[in-house]
Amino acid sequence: MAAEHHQHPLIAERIAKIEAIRQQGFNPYPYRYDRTHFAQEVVDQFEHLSESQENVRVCGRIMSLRRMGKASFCHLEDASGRIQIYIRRDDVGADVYNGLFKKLEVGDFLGAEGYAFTTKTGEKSIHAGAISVLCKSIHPLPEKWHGLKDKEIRYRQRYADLIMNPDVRRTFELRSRIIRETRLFMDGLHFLEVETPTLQPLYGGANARPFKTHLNALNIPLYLRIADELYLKRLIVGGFDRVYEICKDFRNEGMDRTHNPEFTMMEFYQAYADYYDMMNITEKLIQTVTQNVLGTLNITYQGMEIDLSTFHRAKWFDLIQTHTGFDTKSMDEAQLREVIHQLNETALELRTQFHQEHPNDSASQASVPEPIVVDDTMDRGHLLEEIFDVWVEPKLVQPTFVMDFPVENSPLAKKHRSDDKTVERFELYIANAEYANAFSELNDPIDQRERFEAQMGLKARGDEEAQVLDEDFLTAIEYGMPPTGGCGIGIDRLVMLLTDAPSIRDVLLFPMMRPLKGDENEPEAE
RNA sequence: GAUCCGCUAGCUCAGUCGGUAGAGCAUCUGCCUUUUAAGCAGGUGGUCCUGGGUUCGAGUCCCAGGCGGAUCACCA
Repeated sequence: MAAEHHQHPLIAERIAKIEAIRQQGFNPYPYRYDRTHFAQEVVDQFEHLSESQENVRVCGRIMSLRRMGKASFCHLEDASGRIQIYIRRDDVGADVYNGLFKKLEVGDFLGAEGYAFTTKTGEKSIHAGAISVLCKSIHPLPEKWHGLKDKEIRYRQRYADLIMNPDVRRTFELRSRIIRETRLFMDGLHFLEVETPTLQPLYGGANARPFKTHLNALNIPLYLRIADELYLKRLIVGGFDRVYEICKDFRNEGMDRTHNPEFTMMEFYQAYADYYDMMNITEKLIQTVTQNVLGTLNITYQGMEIDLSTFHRAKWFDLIQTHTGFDTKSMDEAQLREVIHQLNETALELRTQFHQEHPNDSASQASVPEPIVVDDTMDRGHLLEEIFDVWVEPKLVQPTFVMDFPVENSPLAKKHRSDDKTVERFELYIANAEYANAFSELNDPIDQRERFEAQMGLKARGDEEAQVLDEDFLTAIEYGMPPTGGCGIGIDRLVMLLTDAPSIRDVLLFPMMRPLKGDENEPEAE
């Protein structure tokens, strides 16, 4: 790689300039610079600064450069913004102007000292009396006008993306604020922030395939956590009444616009609370964070107008009935397969009709239902889930708590207090996507053991995402866990919603990318 | 995993019917002391993603592969 760099003429040219700068007695990589003002501060305090004519010292990366013989303009960019610098040979000295400044270019770091003034064209600027190089860049930046557009380079070389695209910086500043506001909110409710293991001898708390690794010291296999749920509930057993954790979870599954192998979740658990309490906290949390970060509860996500001031509540089976006409609550597996058969015929009719009416549009984009593909490994819970995903989820644009899930796929949730076909669980849907998942936590140790055993049955039937029985967790529950409400919120999804980002990659600084060929340091492939 | 689209100079992009690989910016040389996509004149720069095939001749057509994006499936 290094050899290639030296070969490239643009790089070689810049390395030669470094040598020239050194020969003139300047250090192209000095140690520090005393800054008095950020670029934006100079602009904000311009009236005062130009009045007083006091010296200001700014520093940053040269983002534009216009030379006119013995005088030049450039823009310096720092974390706050940009300021234009005016540099004349007769002000900084011929040695500096010819021996140093003429060897600098866009991408280099510069310190400039001078007084505030306004140019003929009215731009607030600094008239430099002295300049110094702070870092010589040898890799050319992308073009000033069109910038860096190639998505692959933007994700792989996020530093270049951040330099060239100010919106990207703003997105990640917002991400930071969203997480900070989330912590402030939880702390305000007297939740204790805790840390639980990332490396776990058994994975649990969600339906997902894990990453497997190995601990040499104990010679045992370990898994990267897929959720913190089971550890946080152990802490409720231990007597912490309110705990939360914001951390990375890892799931060894498909990658797409909404899934990265590692992602950030917040989970929180409150003793003596149920899923209604979790709904209230979740609603208030999202509203508070949104209001504090964006200053409004009316947002636009990918063209959808969303009003976060009202969160609707609807029961899972009621939504199915509303959108399909079928009352599926009491149906068994065979009946559900028949329902799906009928729905698929309806879906095909709808799609045919849609294509006749809109010959140029894509049916899936207009959320016309797809036919559902079923297979033998699917049990009643899976079949119901399919119906929901295809027929209901695309309709859920405004914030909606979907309540009371079928019992099969919620092995950690308590049965509904007045309906034994459902569990006390909700998911929050906004803009057709899921943002939170919560239950009244199951604390009956006998029931919990049976649910785990049912999951092990699913695993035997071929469901790789079924949960595994955690004996130590059962022991904890046997000691007694008070009634508890628990909730998980996908932080990346929330950031996507509030920054109007179409892909999870746009809210992760370094999203997972396939290594380039010849670029990997090849740890042995398995 | 499936389907579709993309990959040409450091960056952003053209490239017709298969016939000598182009532009702007950047870079280099010269001029230019209030410019702002500064300007003027001249120059350098290419594994056309990779490997096969068809052809007198392939950036262009065919096959296989790589990487990315979008959509679908599964999950959050």
